[in-house]
Amino acid sequence: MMKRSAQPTINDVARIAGVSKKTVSRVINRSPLLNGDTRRRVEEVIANLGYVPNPQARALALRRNFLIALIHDNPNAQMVLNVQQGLLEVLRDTEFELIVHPVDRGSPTMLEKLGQFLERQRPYGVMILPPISENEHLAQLCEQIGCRYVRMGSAPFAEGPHMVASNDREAVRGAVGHLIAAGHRRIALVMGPHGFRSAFERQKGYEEAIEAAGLPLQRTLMVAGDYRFESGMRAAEQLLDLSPPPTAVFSSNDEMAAGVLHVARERGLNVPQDLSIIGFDDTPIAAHIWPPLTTVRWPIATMARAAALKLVGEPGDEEAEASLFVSTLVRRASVAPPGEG
Amino acid sequence: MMKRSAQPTINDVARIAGVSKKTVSRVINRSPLLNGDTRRRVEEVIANLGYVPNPQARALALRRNFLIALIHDNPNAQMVLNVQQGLLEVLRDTEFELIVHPVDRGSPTMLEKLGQFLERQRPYGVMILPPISENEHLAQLCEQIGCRYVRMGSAPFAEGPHMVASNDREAVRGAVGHLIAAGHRRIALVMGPHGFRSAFERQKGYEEAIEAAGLPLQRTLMVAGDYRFESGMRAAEQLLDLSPPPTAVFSSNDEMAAGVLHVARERGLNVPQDLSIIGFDDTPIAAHIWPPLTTVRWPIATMARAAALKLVGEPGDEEAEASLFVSTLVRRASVAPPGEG
DNA sequence: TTGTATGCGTTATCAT
DNA sequence: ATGATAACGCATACAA
Repeated sequence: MMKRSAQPTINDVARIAGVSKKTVSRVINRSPLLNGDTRRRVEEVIANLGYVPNPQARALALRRNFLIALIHDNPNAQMVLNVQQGLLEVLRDTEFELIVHPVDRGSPTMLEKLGQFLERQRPYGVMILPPISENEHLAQLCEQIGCRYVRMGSAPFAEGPHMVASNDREAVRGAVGHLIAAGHRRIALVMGPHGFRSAFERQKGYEEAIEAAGLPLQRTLMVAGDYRFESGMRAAEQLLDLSPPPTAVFSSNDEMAAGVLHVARERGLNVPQDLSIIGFDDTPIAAHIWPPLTTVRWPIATMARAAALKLVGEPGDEEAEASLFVSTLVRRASVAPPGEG
Repeated sequence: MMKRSAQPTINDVARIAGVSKKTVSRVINRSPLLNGDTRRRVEEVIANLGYVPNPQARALALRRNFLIALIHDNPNAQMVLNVQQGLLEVLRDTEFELIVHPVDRGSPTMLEKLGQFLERQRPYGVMILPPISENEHLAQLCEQIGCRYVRMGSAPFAEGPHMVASNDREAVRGAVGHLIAAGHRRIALVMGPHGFRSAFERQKGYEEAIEAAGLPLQRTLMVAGDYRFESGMRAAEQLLDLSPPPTAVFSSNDEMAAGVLHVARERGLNVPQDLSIIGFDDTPIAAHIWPPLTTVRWPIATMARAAALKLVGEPGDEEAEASLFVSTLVRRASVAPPGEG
C-alpha cells in the first residue's frame, strides 16, 4: 500500500489520529457534536500532514461543487473585470474557485443550456451580471435547481440575499443636478439601449432632476444610444445640429460620452467651455481622455465582494448584509458653467 | 429505488441498453476496441435519455478535472478579458469550463500556492499570461505535476506546444520604421518596466529600427515607464524638457501613450503636428482618445483560441499548431511628418 | 460522542 | 469485444 507519494487522504488522517474517517469528516465540516480533545488531535494531524480535502470527492459526495460561477452576457469589459476582482478578493484563500460562464442572451436555448450547466457543474453559487440578471426566469431556474445566486443590477429588483444593487437613478439625479447648479438649462441626455434596466434608471434620474428644477422635459434633447462609442457620436451629431444646441449633455455611460466628446472636438467646440459633458461608469477611459471626464463611479468591486460574501460567507456577516450601494459623482474637468448662449 | 427525478446516470444507460457500465464508459471515452453495433445501440440510448456524464464523478475517477485554468498576475484588464473571450470561444459547447485564478507575483509563496492549487483542482490544462508566464519555475511545476500548459508571451521562449507568442520586436521595428519613413529623426522611446519580456522586446525593436536607419541611439531619448498612465506623463515631461525635444515618441503601451498625449496637450502642443505618437496594444482607449492613436494591435483573442486548442483540441488540429502570431500597425491620426525643427 | 456500512457516478483491472 | 468488481475520496444513515 505504498502510495504516500501523492496527497494525504482522509484515511491517512484517520489512521494516524487513531479515529475513524467519519470523525475526521466531522472535524472538516465543523460538526458541533464532537469532543474537544478529539477535534484538537485530529486538527493537529491535519496540520502536520498538510491534508486538504479532495474537492472532486467532496463534490461527488455532496452533489455540489465548490465553485462560484460568474454568469454574464455582453456587458462592458471593465465591469466584468472589476466584478471578477471583487469576487476573487473574497474567494482568495478560501476553498472556492471562480468559474466564468458567459451566455448568449437572445438565444432561445439560453435558459435550457444554463440549466444544463447548473445541473452538471453544480456550482456552490452563481453571480449574475446585468443585463442578463434582470431575467426573472433565470432567477427562478436557480431557485428550482437549488443553487444560491446573487443578481447585480442598477436598482434593487430582488430580495436582499439575492441582490446587489446600485442607486443609478439617484446618482444620475445628482449628476444632472450638478449641471443645473452650474447654470445649465438646456441639458441633453444620451440614453442607453431600450430594455436595459440601467438605461431606464438613468433616464428616470435625468427626468427627475430636470423636473425637480422646474425645467421642461424636451424630447429632442433625449436621444437614443446603445452604450457604444459610435452611438455617442451619432447622438452628439444629432444634438449639436439643434438650434440652439444643448450646453451640457449627460451620457448614460462613459463610452458614449467619449463619442460625444469626439464629435464636439471635430466640430471645433471646446469642452467644457462650449459644452459640458458628464458620463457614467468611471471607466479608465474617463480619466485618460482630454479633458478628463466628470462621471459617476459605481462601486462595482465593493458590490462584487458583497455578492461573494452572500454566496459563500458565514451567516451573520455584516458586510454580506448590504445590498444597496451608492454611486458617487467624480468631478473632473468636463463641466463648466455655460458660455454666452 | 425511485430516483428517476434527477439526471440519468451511466447505470440507467447500461440497463436500458442491456450492456454493462464499462461498455457505456467505453462509448463515452471513444475506446477503439468496441463493436460498432454495440456502440450505436448505446449511443442511441444516450441520446434518448439525454445522458451526460457527471463531471464530478469523472473528475474523481480520472484524478483530473475538466477545467481550464487561466493563471495571470496584474496584466492590463483588456488583455485578460480578450484572452478570456478567445478561450471561451473554443471552450463553448465543449465539456470544459474556464476557471480564473489570479496569482500574486512577488509573493514568496506564490509557487507553493500555485502547486497546491494545481494538485487540488487538477485542471485539465492551464493558460498562463504574461508577465508571470515568463517564470520558468512555474512551467517546470506544471511539467512535474503533469498538467498541460500553454504560456503566452511577447517572444517565443518555449516550445510550440507550450507557447503562443507575438512578435513584439518585429512589430515595434515596423512601427518605429513608420515614424522614420514619415521623416522623423529624433524619436523617443517610453519603455516598459524592467524585467518584463514584453518591455525588453519592444525596446529591442526600437533600437533595431533606429540602428537600421543609421540613426544614433540616444539614451536621453529612452526613458523608463511602468506601463501606467502616470508614468507616461512623467516620461513625456522629461522628454519635452529636452532641447531639442523629440518630434515623435513610441510608447511601449497605449496607456502610457495616453499619458504622453495628455502632457503634450497640457503644454499646448498639437498632436500630431508638433509631436507624433505611437502606442502598443490597441486597447479601446486608443481609438477613443483625440486624436485617435496609431498603435500596434496584437491578436490576443486569436492567440487565446490557439492556446485553448493546444490545451483541449484533438491532436492534428491545424489551428492548434500555430504558436507565433503577428501584430500589425493600426494607422490612425497620431502620426504626421515632423514640423519645422 | 464516535464508528460501521454504504452510496455518490465514473473509470481501471483483470478476467472471460 | 465485453463484464464483474474494485477503486477514487468523502459524506450520510444508522447503529453503538
